[in-house]
Amino acid sequence: MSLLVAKAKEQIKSTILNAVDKAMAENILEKSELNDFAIEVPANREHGDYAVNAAMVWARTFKKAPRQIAEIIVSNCDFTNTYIKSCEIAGPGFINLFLADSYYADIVSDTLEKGADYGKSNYGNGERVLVEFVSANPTGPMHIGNARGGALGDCLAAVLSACGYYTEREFYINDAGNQINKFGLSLDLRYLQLYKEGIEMPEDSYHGEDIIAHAKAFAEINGDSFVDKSEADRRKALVEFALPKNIKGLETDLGKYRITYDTWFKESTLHNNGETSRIIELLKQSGHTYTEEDALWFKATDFGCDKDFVLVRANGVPTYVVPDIAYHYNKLVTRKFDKAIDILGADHHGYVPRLKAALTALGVDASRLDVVLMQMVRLVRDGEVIKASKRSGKAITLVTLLDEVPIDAARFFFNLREPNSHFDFDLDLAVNESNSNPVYYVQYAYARICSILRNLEAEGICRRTVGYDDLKLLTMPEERELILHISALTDEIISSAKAYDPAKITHYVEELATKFHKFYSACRVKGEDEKLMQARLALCSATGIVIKNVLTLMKIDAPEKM
RNA sequence: CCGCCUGUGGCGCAGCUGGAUAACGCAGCAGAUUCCGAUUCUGAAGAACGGGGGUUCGAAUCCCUUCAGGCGGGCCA
Repeated sequence: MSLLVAKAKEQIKSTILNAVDKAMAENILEKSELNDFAIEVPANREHGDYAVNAAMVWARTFKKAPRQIAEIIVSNCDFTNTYIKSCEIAGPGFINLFLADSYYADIVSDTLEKGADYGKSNYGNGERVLVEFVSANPTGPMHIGNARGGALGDCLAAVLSACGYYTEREFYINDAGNQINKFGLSLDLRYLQLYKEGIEMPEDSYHGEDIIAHAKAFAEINGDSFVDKSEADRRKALVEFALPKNIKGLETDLGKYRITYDTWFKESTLHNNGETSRIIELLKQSGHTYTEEDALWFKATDFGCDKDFVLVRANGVPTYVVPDIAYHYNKLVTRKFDKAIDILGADHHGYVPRLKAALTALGVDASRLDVVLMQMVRLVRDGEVIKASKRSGKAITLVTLLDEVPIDAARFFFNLREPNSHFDFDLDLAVNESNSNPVYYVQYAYARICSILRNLEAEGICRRTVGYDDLKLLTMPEERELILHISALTDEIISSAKAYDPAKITHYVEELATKFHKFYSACRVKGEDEKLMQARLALCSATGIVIKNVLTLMKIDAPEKM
């Protein structure tokens, strides 16, 4: 937590508690066990910098009217050596507190001092977290949902790092199982089509252009030499040819999106080193499996699920859940991450309880797995939803999106809403380089700050140093609003991390830009009294630091000119 | 049928560990720049928070119910 905010709140809390203790000691109030109360920032700034609801919370305890209790508390308060300047009782019994000028001055000087580190904290205490996101099928191009997952997962990982978690990013490559078989089949047929007539693509094969391109590229190298080989050999060769290209492509495309992973984890490694079969054995040993109609079932109903599910099919092939269980076991047990976070499409929500049930059966605390479910994205152009058909292979891909929309805008837009809300991505707005685009609004505020500092520095006016006492001159409402917002950054990042919701810091930085613009139009910098001018310049610098820190966290450019 | 998610002014949304006149953007109306970047700011208008019930001194926030929409409930992934 931000030291200064925490310090102020701590002072408020102990001041109130001391006052009520004193009143109880003097028998003005009956001696009682006290519930916790809240210290919050009032929506309306006329209600002070912080408001305390203690008198209302304790109304029942003391069997007195809230305002009466508030009177007693206030008359016993001692503000000596605290940031608290004054207080008043208001409304139904709130105690509103006003903080001293030194509090505001401390915030500004603290921000300037910490610079690029301002906003960081050690809330996570080094806990090891693995964030897995995108994990798109390597059998084809990434779609628009992957674009959201990418921006979300990457920013979430950054937010976690910023508040003291040890974080790694991971991409899980489904390079085994059914979809790879389907991939092989599709490549095979496209390859054979080059040399034979009358070969149809079945309904459930991949119809995309990329498959045709792979087949052609393969044919350019190998000619028809594979036509007469066995189907199995041909498919194997085709997959071994195309899959690495696809994986490389995923890496390149995500790289353009400014996403880099610590690990690209291949599903096949779980099969090759026997982890999947070991998981099946462990699950059998747990006593929560049974055989029915030649299939091996997991008794998920033992763990509160409404249905059991199949682990190994009657034909002896494990279902997709087995490698998934093995994979998560690997994350939490083998690699000893304290926490695994998966970013998944909401269509996977039904599967989460099953996975957790299996982990529980394996003796793993399932609460160490957190799944962030993300609702689908629709693309909107000219107010119309763009329908993407998977069948024709014409779904809007991440690459086409990024061709059209600046990376900054894409990353910002996908973090504009909480993950679990349906989201329409407005292509026109994202491309719009004007006031209506929130990314530009924030970037403009930063560029404006840089411009002021740059110009006034050139004129020899801005010296980038300010006396501490001068900072106490920042008393205009717009200045105070801005400073208080700056003070909230650290907590905002923590709260974003707790909620697994990077959209909170997107909103934060938008609001910061607003408050800066308001300050800017209400308060002149240039031409003011020397001390005040330096103080305001310092406030500009501090604001710039915060905007830059947030944008950097989101891997969005903070332009000094635009 | 069951489960998860969503429902706030014309549109898009914030608030949702309960608190004082429900915040903001867009569209729209009226204004502001001799001076630090107008991609900005100010003002007016516009919603009792899907409906109903409950808990509470106090509910957009918690509980129940109901309606509407999205997604799930495969020996598909």
